[in-house]
Amino acid sequence: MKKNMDCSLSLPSKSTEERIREAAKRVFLEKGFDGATSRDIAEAASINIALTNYYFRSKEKLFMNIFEEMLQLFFNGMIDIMNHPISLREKIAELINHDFQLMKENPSLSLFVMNEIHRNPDRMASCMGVMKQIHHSMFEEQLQKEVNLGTIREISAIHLMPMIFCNIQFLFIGKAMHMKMWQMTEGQFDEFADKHKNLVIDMITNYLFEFEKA
Amino acid sequence: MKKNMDCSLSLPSKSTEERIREAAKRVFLEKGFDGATSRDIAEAASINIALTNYYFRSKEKLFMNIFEEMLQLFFNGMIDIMNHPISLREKIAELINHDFQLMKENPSLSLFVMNEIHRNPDRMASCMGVMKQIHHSMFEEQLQKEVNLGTIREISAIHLMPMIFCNIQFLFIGKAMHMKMWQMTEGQFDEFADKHKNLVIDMITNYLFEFEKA
DNA sequence: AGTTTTTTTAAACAAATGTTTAAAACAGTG
DNA sequence: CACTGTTTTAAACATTTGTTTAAAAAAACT
Repeated sequence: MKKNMDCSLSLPSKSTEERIREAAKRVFLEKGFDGATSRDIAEAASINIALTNYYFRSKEKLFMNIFEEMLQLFFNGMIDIMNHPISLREKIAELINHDFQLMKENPSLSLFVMNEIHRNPDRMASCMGVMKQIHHSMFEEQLQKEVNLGTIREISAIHLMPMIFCNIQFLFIGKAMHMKMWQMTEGQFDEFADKHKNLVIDMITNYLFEFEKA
Repeated sequence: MKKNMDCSLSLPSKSTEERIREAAKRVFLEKGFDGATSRDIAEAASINIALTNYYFRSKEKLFMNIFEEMLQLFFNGMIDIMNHPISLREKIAELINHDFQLMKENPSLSLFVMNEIHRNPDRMASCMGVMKQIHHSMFEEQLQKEVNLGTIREISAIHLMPMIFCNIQFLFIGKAMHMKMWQMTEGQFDEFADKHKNLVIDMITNYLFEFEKA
């Protein structure tokens, strides 16, 4: 196999392998593993059908390649923030802001991840390492410390984390539904989501830090 | 077409049509439209392949039949509660409790609905009437009234409703992920979800009714 | 009984899908 | 240039998929 070493001047003209990956990413995210066909991907990448298997051996292998990248994208950012040496209050706001940005840039990421894990939980096996990092992040102890100090309500990470992530992700998981339901345009949805994000930060921090209110 | 009028004595022996519907419901909810095959459904219903089309003409028609029922199940209960003549505080708790019960009995309902709407938003067209009911329920005016009275924070229904529903539904949308992530058994998940439900009721009402705290 | 209508069955159909083949086009090296 | 390995192509392959057919079985009716 020869890689495109020529990263010199002129138009970069991405390698075929990368073209396939990018097309596959788009198609899988939009249609899911079951809904996406090899020909969909080939067409989206403007390449011959046989090339998907030439480079990735099978649809399943190509999918796993994309899926693992998506799981990284889904978890890595939040893990980084959880390990930042900042206050809990800042951290929660940061986590929600990051989640919002991630969803804004990848509106179907959450639905895609949830769906594929639901359909085939074993596929997550290769990424169990990433999930373990959540357990062993600074977040759990930081939270426990604040609880012990009495600065926040008594709550465990297993309950706080879904609270932090559900609000933004649910908006995008149900984006099509919300837009139909409230008859929003794309622009109106963005505006709505942005406002919602701030409300959610407000709600969670207010709930958590109940004792140190104005 | 002859219906099974014999609802007299002896074993009821559901009509073939109903057997197909029940099997299709199970299979579609678990695998989605794209992932479910006609043969999957026929096998789950223990009937001949040709019968699915004999009774429902096509996979698409059978799916829409099920999908519409699922949309009703998804929305009707919440609409009923939104129209109950009870206090806002009670109503929010009722909505969350109902959502929890619904998700407990149909763990993959929310993911299924979100997914199919995302893949094909037009399919929701037949159920736009149901959605309009949400707009015209007592909920929006009741909320606005409380805001005007100053008993609750200023917030609109379009923001409060996702807050109410996201927490429980996200738990079940990501049930497989949560269970893997925190290494929970089915029983532990139920316990976790139940506790979470109460936390969420607490958080939302505390946030909303900030002025009438102890 | 016989006749007609409804339901069920096995088999087949055409189209779509993941994958492979074998040859052509390309690129690099001597 | 010829030679070698790599990449791309069109065509084909075997399965699977949704759907239909035509006959058999069951039920309903007279």
